[in-house]
Amino acid sequence: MEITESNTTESSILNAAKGIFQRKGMAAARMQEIADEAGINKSMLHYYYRSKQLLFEAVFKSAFSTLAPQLNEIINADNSLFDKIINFTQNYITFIVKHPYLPNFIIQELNRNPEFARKLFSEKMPNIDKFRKQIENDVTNGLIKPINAEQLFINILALNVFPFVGAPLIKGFLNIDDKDFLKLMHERKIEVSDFIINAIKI
Amino acid sequence: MEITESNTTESSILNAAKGIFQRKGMAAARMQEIADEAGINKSMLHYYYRSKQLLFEAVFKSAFSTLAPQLNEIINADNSLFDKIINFTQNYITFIVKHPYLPNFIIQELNRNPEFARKLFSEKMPNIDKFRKQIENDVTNGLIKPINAEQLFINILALNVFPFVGAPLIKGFLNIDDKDFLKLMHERKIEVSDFIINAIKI
DNA sequence: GTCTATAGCCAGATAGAC
DNA sequence: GTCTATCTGGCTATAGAC
Repeated sequence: MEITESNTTESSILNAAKGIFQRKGMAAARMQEIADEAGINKSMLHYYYRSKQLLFEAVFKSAFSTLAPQLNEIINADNSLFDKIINFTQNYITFIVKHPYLPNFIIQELNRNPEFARKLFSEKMPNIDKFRKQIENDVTNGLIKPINAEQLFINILALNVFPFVGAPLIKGFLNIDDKDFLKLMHERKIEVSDFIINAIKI
Repeated sequence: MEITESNTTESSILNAAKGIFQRKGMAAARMQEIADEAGINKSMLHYYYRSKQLLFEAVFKSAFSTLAPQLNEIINADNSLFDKIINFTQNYITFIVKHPYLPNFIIQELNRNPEFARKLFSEKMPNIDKFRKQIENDVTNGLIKPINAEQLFINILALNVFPFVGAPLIKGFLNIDDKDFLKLMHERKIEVSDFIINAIKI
């Protein structure tokens, strides 16, 4: 009978850990703070997860396995290039507005630990051959201007992911508050795909 | 006679601190590691900078005052919009290739400490009115498609800054090594401005 | 499973000799 | 100014009662 929502304590620890680790990063996070947020005792963290490192890894894996499949859609989905761009932009921004710390957390920890990054990807290696072929076909058929598949992939990622990672910088330079920022992000659900399609269509 | 390159120790500390703080961030950086990198004793760090916090602030201010004026070029330079985009892309990428940790460091620390971010910008508030007017004129004169100035600014920033911040993610997804990555970045000095101009020109 | 108490370690900071 | 030695506090982790 352990198939239900089961362990309330364990899952509330994981949720609290997600919040703290994602906002502060591994090094700055404090076990005490996670315990407080979960509303339980600090030693419970060790009881369920043994060490800070293991708790962190649980949080990171959960975050990465949420984000990676979404990015994979760009290179592996079966629809047309323009549909792909429109769908990804719409879905991704909608999702990240609800989890604003996620991309920055992943990027930060990958930057901090590059070998870890390599190991992660070597397990389940993405393959952009399909995407590259799609681009080449569309170029040949006169649907889009000549463009390198890698560069287009980077551009799609950049336009969608950066605003959330660089939010404080953007808010500072544009001198806007959280509310205005969120409004801009909602507009981007269509602005970004329009921008990309305009850049490449003939 | 203290106007020369002066204090060798103080400047070698600052240089070492830049390297460590920018790669590891405030929380994960160790004073001992900075001392080792500078080739001096740990207590010298305190002699010159009093505390880790103050040393960090010296590093951060130096980094921010290097990056901010470059971004300001987008909204304050006097040239035409297309020249602005071409120049910024060329200059910024050339610069960051030589200082790859800089943008991630700044973004990371601003994310960790949002009040700090607000204070920084309130001192010398950027103003995008000039840039907004330029966009509106170009739209009216039929040079570019209608676009919101804030969104265009975000897009320029995203396409130029993101690849360096998200480098490990990109290397992982494209399955490329550092050499190939660098090659892509060099290509972006013209790829990115082409992309942006194609997206907005009529 | 959950708590209190505490061990053990590590890093920032200081004292003081030279 | 630069070093060695040491203090101090804070944080991870564990022992052990309940």
